[in-house]
Amino acid sequence: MAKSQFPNPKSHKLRLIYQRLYKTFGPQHWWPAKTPFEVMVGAILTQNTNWQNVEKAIRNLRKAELLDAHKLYRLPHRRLAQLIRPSGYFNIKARRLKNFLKFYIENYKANVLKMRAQDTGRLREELLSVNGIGQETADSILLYALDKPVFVVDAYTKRICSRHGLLCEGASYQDTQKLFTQNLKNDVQLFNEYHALLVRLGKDFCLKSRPRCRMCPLTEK
DNA sequence: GACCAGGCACATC
DNA sequence: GATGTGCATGGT
Repeated sequence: MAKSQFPNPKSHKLRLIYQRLYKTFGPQHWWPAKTPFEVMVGAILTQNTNWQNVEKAIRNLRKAELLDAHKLYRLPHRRLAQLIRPSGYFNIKARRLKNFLKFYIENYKANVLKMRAQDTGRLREELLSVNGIGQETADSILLYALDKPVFVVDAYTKRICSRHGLLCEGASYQDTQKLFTQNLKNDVQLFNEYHALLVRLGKDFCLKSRPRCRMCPLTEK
């Protein structure tokens, strides 16, 4: 079938949103971490938690010179939980971190390059099989630590998309992810910036309590 | 003092 | 498959 001469409306709208967000906020320089390993640790610690609290936990780990897969894996649970305490849910996150570290060490010798060389789809499945790593955490690791072209969906993304008529309310993770991957160029840098900008918009404009803020750069004036 | 934040697993129906 | 609940800190 011949391609339509008219642009796909969803693709068009997604591109407009991106342009407006980028013009308003500029580049976000994500992920805010020094190394890919730090991204992976941060991706687990930030689950349902304010990033500022995660930064405190990561600072504790860095100060103790423990931002290393083997060192962290050997650390007793209580000590690890104590160090990551500011990030909240510290007992559960200490366990999740250990689960991930075991996987990372046993399957990839704690080597980012080995992990990056793995097929993206297969690696995603592997990550999802680790207890404590769900879709958002897996995708954050794939995109921000390993430069894989995977779109990260979070609560802000779903909220913004439903508020702007791109998805119905209650759309699944897969539906939301597909919206972006099927309507945008498969580009790591674009996916990186787009997700970061959506988070920035969500944070700055309190989307939970104010569905249509007049100041929001996406609100039609 | 209440509400919220860059989720996830598990139990129950 | 859908829904409810526990996990916890720190900022506003």
